[in-house]
Amino acid sequence: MTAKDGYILERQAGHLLRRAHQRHSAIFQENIGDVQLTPLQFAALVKLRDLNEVSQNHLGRLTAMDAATMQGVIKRLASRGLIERRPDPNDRRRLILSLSVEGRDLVEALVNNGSNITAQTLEPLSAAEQKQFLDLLAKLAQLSGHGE
Amino acid sequence: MTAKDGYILERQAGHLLRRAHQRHSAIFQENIGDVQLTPLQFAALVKLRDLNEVSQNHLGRLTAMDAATMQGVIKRLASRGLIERRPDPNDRRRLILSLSVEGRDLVEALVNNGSNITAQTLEPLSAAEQKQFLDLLAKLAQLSGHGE
DNA sequence: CCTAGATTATTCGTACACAAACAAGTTTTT
DNA sequence: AAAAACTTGTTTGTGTACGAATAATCTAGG
Repeated sequence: MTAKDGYILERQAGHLLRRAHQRHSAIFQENIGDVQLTPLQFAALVKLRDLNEVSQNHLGRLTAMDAATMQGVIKRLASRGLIERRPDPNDRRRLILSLSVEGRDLVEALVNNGSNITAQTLEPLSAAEQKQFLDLLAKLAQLSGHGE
Repeated sequence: MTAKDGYILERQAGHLLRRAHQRHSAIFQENIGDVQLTPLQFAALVKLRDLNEVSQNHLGRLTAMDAATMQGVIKRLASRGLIERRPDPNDRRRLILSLSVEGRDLVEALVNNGSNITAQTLEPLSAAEQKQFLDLLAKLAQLSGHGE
């Protein structure tokens, strides 16, 4: 209608990404289980399960958290006894992280919830659309190149 | 390969949404201009330009920020003189927000940057893919129903 | 009219998110 | 081996994000 229509908030990729992410976070929180776990905490636990042992910074790169954020996430997980930390004998700057027994049990118990959360997040789309969307989203997040 | 492949972080919608949003935020920050403005601050300014006057909570709903978040965003914008706040004479709970002259000038000067940011965010996709993606994303964010 | 219920804005507490600066340790260069 | 450059983890500071609690106000039902 007017010149204002040149920039419409609701059509900007950033705004839509933010809202979609918001909706996902709400779904995550409702469905992850009784244990209070945030998406980032769960991501860290899952990656640790896959790799057994990694340094803190390395885990941060794998889960797309910067060093400062990772520090807080790990501190909270460790204080709950889900993660163990020990110094790397080969590099005294490094902290080697691994799951505790409780942490491992928790991840195994919760991966199904994780899959449900993804399914619920994508539920507004048909099966074909879901595949399309995830492909495009991966391109947009630029995860095509460096396998992370 | 192993049972671990049942849940792969990199294939979860939430993780991809988070990373895409991260990438967008970085693009935003680099391209919004010399003035330090965050995506939320810009969103609030743009909506205020479109509407002239709204209450704080209402603006929050339009930009998808909860009341507590909105409060902080508005406080920072007001302290920079970009927004004016006055009580609503018809409802003494409400704060009516509007752009100051500087705020209005700033928005007009920056909307082009906003469009560039969206373009750059979508740049990994072809034109057809961009349209597809935005349609699917809008569905996913569930903005189809209530025109927000 | 008047009380029960809703709405508005604020505050508090927890958890990302990331830039910047730092100390300690490691690697690379010369 | 000493200097320069980089990496790891921590801290600080600012800005989202949102649940929960609160005070002030408004609205609806009885």
